[in-house]
Amino acid sequence: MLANLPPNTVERLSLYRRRLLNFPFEEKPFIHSHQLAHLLKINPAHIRRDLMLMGFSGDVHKGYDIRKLIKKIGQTIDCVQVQKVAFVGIGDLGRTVAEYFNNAETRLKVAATFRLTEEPKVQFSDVQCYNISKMKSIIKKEGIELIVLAVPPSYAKEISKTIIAAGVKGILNFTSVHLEVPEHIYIEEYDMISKLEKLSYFTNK
Amino acid sequence: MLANLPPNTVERLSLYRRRLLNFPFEEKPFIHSHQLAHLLKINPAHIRRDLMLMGFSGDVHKGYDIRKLIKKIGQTIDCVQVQKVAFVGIGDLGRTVAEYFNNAETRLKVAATFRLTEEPKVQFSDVQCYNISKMKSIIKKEGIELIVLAVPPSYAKEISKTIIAAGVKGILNFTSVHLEVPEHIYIEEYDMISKLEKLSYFTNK
DNA sequence: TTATTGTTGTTAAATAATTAACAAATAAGG
DNA sequence: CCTTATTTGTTAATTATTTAACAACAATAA
Repeated sequence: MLANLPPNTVERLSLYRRRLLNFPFEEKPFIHSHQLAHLLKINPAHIRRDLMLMGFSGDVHKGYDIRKLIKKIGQTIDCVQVQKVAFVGIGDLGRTVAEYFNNAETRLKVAATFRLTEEPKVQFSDVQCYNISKMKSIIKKEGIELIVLAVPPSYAKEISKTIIAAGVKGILNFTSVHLEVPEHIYIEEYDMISKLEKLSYFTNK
Repeated sequence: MLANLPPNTVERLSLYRRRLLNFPFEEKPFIHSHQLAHLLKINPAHIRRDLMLMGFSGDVHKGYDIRKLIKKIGQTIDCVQVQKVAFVGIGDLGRTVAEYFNNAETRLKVAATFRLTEEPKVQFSDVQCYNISKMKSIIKKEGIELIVLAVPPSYAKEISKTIIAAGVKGILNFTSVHLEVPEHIYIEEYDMISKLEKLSYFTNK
């Protein structure tokens, strides 16, 4: 857990790791900055710089040792303890995310999903789905620290209060509602409406 | 449709409009930069600067005429023709977005959703849900130009090919797969896994 | 042995985004 | 009529992010 990396670097490190886990490093244990850059469609300088910020070094000729790099990224961006995530109202979209976290050797685990509708059902293997009324107690019981919130706007404020009261540390907010959160809670906004309008703007120029 | 606005400005203009449509401008027809800034939790200078870039002026004392501002944002970021969006595999999360676009006086409309699973069902009022096998023909028939793609990773590549072949202009990509798209197609990436790992990193510092 | 080649690590330059600063303008209150 | 208080519009300063540039190095081939 290295401190003070730029937000964008942290996001990219996560991308590097994911791409590399999917790379046949048994056969090809090394990769060059420009190769990885090509896979991710970014600038090679980006990669070299990001890895430098982590204090990771490669071989001038062989490139980067993929296995070591994956490990280093883990040491840099993963927290020490396992950190639990819950999806609130996100439906099936969370499935892929859950599969990745719960299988890969990352420290994030999807511990629960919550639904607004009455009948709770088991959504996918391992991950229990609960009715939203149970949310507060489950968050506390399981020690869930991160929430992906994707409920309809009219519910967002009320539900976010419960989430905050339950003591989470961070929220990834998909609702278009601006939430009132205390200083110590980290919130990352994602607004699909504004992203789509942006997309529309730039496809029409 | 004003050209050459910075991407972040376009995204914020969309946010301003949405927030203002929700503001009681019948009673209070004017708003100051710092008031809107407070509602959105951003810096007032941001707002003044963004509106300046649009060429929009307010009254030194009364502030900005909300009705005119909403209209101006529309003239600036909306395309002339109605542009149609489709959700592919996104489940319920699209509902809110669809409701907003199809009710508000924006030029974006959600025209269809596609599901991987067999039985197609009508997801929400107006918006027809189809099986994915019909995708190509519906995209063409309806003239859909924008796609929100949120299928499991193993399907992403194949489906994206079909989407591109059907002639769309832009893709909002929720899958964690990097898609090969030709130059002329605008792609906006959204990767929940990297966002969550970022959230985890910054809640642990 | 000695050039040639290609890649890293790192600093510097360029670009983009955010925030600060303040002149100009004008309502309101004495 | 003058002063005070605000807020806009705009430019400048700051900060963040991306990209370029290149020295240092070592493998390879001449």
